[in-house]
Amino acid sequence: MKISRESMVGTRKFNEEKVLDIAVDVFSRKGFIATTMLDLAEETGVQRGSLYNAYKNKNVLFLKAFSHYTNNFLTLIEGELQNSDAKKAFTQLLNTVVERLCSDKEVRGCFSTRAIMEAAQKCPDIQLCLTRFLDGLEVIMKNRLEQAIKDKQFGGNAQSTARYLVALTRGIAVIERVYNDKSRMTEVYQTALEYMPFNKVT
Amino acid sequence: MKISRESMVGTRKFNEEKVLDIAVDVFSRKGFIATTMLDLAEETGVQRGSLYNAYKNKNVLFLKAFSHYTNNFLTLIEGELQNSDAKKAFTQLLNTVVERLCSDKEVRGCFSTRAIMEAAQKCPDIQLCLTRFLDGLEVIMKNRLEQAIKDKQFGGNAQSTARYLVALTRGIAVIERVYNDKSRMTEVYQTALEYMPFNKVT
DNA sequence: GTCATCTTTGACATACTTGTCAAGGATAAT
DNA sequence: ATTATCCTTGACAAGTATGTCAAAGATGAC
Repeated sequence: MKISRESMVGTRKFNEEKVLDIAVDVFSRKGFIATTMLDLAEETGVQRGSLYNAYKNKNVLFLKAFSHYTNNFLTLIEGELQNSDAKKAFTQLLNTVVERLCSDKEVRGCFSTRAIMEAAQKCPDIQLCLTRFLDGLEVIMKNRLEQAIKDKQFGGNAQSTARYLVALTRGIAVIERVYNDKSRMTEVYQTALEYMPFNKVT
Repeated sequence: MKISRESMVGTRKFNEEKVLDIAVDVFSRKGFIATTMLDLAEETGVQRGSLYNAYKNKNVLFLKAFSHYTNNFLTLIEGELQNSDAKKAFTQLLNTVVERLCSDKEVRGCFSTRAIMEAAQKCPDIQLCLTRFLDGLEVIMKNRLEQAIKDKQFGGNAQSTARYLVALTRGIAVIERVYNDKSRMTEVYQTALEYMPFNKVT
């Protein structure tokens, strides 16, 4: 009979929550390929051997870190869309995305977009969780757009617009890498929002 | 006195044009980091030592390959925008971009977008040429949009719309990596075009 | 034909990364 | 206190990539 980990005797010393937070940060800064287990060991303070023991390899560790990141991010996104004015809701969402991409002390890229470009095709398991992540993003935006249509605040197609917005946010993450310029990223999403068929709230 | 390379005695054996074409292909498929000099040597048929002799290192070889790619690509883009109907012109452009991303026998990514995500921040020289490339793309689109405005075919701002479109094409390249689905990419650019303030030709 | 000069080739040293393992350490359960 | 079990630690082996170099090869200029 299998015993739950919590009741086992040789207990893990490190704080997994912290480790995954740091892993997300390292992967965001260095990218998936360039990040080594040694990097992760040094930055988390956990021995490389312990990481191998706990996660088997970089792929698995990445997947754990990714799911950690995803949960936080999608919850955040959903929260940003709460505004009852649809255009304001999406403005706030995109503004938050841009802020997150730029606010860090060090220059770092978008965790998911970097992973997509480096690992999606190479590792089926990673591609799957990336697909799920973008699908999740799309659903959240689609739902908000459907609400906006009901509220007569939006005059487009919810599904295709959500897909379009997912792509646009990825594009903004790419732009960040090249220009490293928040105002340019803001300009991009403002232009997009301006063109979208939002209606004034009556 | 410096003698031009063409008149020198120990002449290069390999066809640089071909090598750079292949290099672009390899970098597109494997990404910048994952591509090794050995990969390039094997796929081009040129000895690794010869590549080091000719290009010093991977960065330099990449820069050469990139400029090779850029010249072709920007010329192509400009050509696609020739249609006198602005909306049709941009439709054709985006369609070509999508076709290029999907048409290859093997699954490969967008050369420039992969490089942006992997190398932009790490290598100033590579970042510079990537910046120039996106700037070039932007200018070409901006010029066409200004023409469209003169022709009363477009009712937006040329500069910011061009920037927006550059970001959008990057986003489409990211989507390609995850979903590998041409119809999704098409859906994205069609949605974008539909929302842009084009006017019917009178 | 000879020479000067560059290219090609294969070998080499170095460095880095991965993944594994055995020995020792820590602790919940009894 | 003992035990069973897992974790930690440092060392090790194997694989991979880089960059350099000397010797050999090729060719335009003379």
